[in-house]
Amino acid sequence: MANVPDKPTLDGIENRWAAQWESDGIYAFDRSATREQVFSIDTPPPTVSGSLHMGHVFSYTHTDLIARFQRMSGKAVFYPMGWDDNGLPTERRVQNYFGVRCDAGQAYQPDFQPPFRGEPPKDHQTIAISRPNFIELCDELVAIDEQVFEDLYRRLGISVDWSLLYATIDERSRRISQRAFLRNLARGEAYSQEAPTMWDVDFQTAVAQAEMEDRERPGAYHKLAFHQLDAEGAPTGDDVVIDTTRPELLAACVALVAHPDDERYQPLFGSTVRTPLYGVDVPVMAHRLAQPDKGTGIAMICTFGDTNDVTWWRELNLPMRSIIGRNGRILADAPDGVNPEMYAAIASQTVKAAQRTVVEQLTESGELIGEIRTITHPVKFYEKGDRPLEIVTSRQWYIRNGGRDADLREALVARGSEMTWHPGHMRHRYENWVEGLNGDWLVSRQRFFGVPIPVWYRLDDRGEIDYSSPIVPAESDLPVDPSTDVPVGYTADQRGIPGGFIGDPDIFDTWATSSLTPQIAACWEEPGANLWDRVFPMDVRPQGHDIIRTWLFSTVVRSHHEFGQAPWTNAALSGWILDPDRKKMSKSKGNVVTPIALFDQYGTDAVRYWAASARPGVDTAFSEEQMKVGRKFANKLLNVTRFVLGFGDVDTSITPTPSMVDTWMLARLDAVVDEATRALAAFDYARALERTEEFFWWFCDDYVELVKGRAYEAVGPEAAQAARRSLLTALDVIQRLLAPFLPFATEEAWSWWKSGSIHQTQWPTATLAAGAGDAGLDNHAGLDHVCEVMARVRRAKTEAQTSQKTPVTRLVVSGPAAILEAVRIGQVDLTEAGTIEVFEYLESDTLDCTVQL
RNA sequence: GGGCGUAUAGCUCAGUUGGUUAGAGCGCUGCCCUUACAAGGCAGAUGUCGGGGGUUCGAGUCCCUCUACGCCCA
Repeated sequence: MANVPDKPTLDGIENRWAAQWESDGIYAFDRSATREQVFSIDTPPPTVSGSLHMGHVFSYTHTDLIARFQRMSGKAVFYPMGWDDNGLPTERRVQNYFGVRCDAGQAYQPDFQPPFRGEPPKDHQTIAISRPNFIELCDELVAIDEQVFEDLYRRLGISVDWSLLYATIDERSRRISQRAFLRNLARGEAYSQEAPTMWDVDFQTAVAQAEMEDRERPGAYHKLAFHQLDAEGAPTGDDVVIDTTRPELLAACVALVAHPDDERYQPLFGSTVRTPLYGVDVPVMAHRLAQPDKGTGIAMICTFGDTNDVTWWRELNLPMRSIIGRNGRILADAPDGVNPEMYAAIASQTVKAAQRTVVEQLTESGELIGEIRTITHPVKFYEKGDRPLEIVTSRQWYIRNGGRDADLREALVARGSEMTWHPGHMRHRYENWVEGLNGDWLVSRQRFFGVPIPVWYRLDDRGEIDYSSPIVPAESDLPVDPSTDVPVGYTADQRGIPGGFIGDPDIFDTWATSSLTPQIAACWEEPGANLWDRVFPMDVRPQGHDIIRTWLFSTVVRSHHEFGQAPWTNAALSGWILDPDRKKMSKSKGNVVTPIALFDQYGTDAVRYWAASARPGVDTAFSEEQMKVGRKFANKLLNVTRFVLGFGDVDTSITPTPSMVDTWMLARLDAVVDEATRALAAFDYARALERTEEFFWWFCDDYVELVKGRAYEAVGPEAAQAARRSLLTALDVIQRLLAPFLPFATEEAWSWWKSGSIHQTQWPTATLAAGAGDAGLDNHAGLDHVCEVMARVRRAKTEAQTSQKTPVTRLVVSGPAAILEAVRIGQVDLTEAGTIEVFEYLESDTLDCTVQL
């Protein structure tokens, strides 16, 4: 039966088996399976415009381990793959790769060729191209990037069904994304609103709360004198001094605010003060968010300097006095009531320049008090941006996420509790985020490469946009692009003219589509797909813990709105990869390692072994040492397989007398099977590997050495058959236990003696030592005593600096009767393993051996 | 400032409801070409379990506190 190569090797097995699996459809999802028979995975779609890194290998291996275990446990595994390719990262990469930038005002050029394809020279001035041309280039580059990623994942040997592949920008994704949005809209879960919005000046787009981050930046406190007024509005001659880090926003000041309990300012509450320079009269108000210990304890409220300003504006019902435009410059015209002559000095200046101008003006007028004090303080940035965010007022689309609604917030927290988190403490991250939200989810972006927001607006007789009742397409017409498609009931020539219509120019935030990966992968509401009811809600969402607040949360929001349930029953959060100095690996730190070279050097199984050794959710050091061990491990598996199979077929004509040593080993293996099964069922792949591996090394080092002589018929054919049978039994189980971890090496070894793929066989069950009775099951510790004697014999030979083949002329084993009894059971095997000529026993208190060479 | 996590051998990590003398692999040292494996095998040395305090007959494990590091949030 066995067909073992003379010289087993790991070289080249990846390509061979990957091709075989693909052609045999080993990982194809069974579309006839019912929900109870399915294990479904909401695979993270990697951003293909990013670089390949170990993080991909790391976390996808963890998921694959679970997938392979579930498949062997009899489940039809729904394991799709997807690419996340829309959004800003791709736009950026297209700009840098082709030397272009998108300008919606440009006309489409049918035969456009970009100036470069890769590496434009540094002094190249990007050229402006139309949105359709830009999107064509995005599609072109994405196709290339996707291929690179696919090669990596195929090489990694993850057991996805590649026929389920999707991309978050493909037609199905656009259709599902728009369909989901239209349903949110119909139910009132999506709405558009003119509101203060975090705005990235460089990217010219609105940014959601989840995409913001604080960065420590230098700043400076400026003390400004506001002039107190009496009840008639005449100056009293007294000043109120406020501290601000943004004096350039003075013209946008609408009020002063202090804490209601602050005794210094209580007399001023309700009074009016006049702003320096511009002479605007503003009220002094009280609000709990004012910090008495910050600066002078009284602050100016502007339109809008930071998120507190927005809160104050909303809660104190203040007017708006905007001075910053979307280009990051001061608006040309002064707001009503602001002294236009003073304002003219800053008009159209950048924020930075305006600050210098205002400081000069204040110095001149004597309204800047004391020294400017430099500080370091947190400033809000778009996570991908380089300039501080400004707050501008604009019309945007939102999806309700509990940020403005306590009932919804509680419901979403409860959804989080419906799923099991791995590791459990990650649930706190989710709850903290949901409970800390202060606004709904802003989903519109003023960008280009993404899913268009599928609505049009009517234009009234004067050409003004009517936002109150957007025109929506029929679901059967999706996907649509409102910038080119025409709504039902209109003609193309009515676009943009009074009485006609206009398309929404924006696209969805990338998370607005990514939050629908269960829907996209499982073809929600897609005719003829026949998948949805078999796989949803899914069994597990694997992902990094850094995107709990974005991807995980947004998916829960969409599922809650659409289906009234959590999208998965388990959320598995993977840890970070750290470099050997325990720093997080990242491109900016320059410490990333590319996976392909490691696959070449150590073999895929070895790299997977390293990943599989990491506890779920725990940050893990990148370690080539671990990969070397993995290589050894896989090699060992091939070699021990070769050894065991080298005895040929089991002779069924002989009924062997079972040896208790064999039974003990099988009982021990039973315990390993049991523990590995429980661990994998609970997503703890690392524990399963650890226990299996521990057994495996012990099996090779001790058990195999112990029974080798017997298997070679040193004590007769019957005893040999017993040893060979237990070796084969153990090998069969070991290979299957290791199949998820070393998919290539186990498949290789399996193929030498079995037909079919190991990845489609049954996961082992702990019944190997069944029928052995209590002596075998409860007392396999007896095997430790046998192994201890073997170790002592080996030690004696090592200490004598002689070969392990050297005969022992006389061995005296002393110890308590119970131990001696166990050793007697192993005496036959010990005699062979240690080449022992005279074997004697002596009762004593503790185990000891006298070894005469 | 708030939340979560981590700290055990030179390195990477196990250590389950508290229970004998705290383990594994790598690395290191020595020996052995042994009929599965020299990219191998056998053996050996290596610890203030981050510090301090507490509970307990008993603490790496539970509680408090401090320190360092990491991540998330403000």
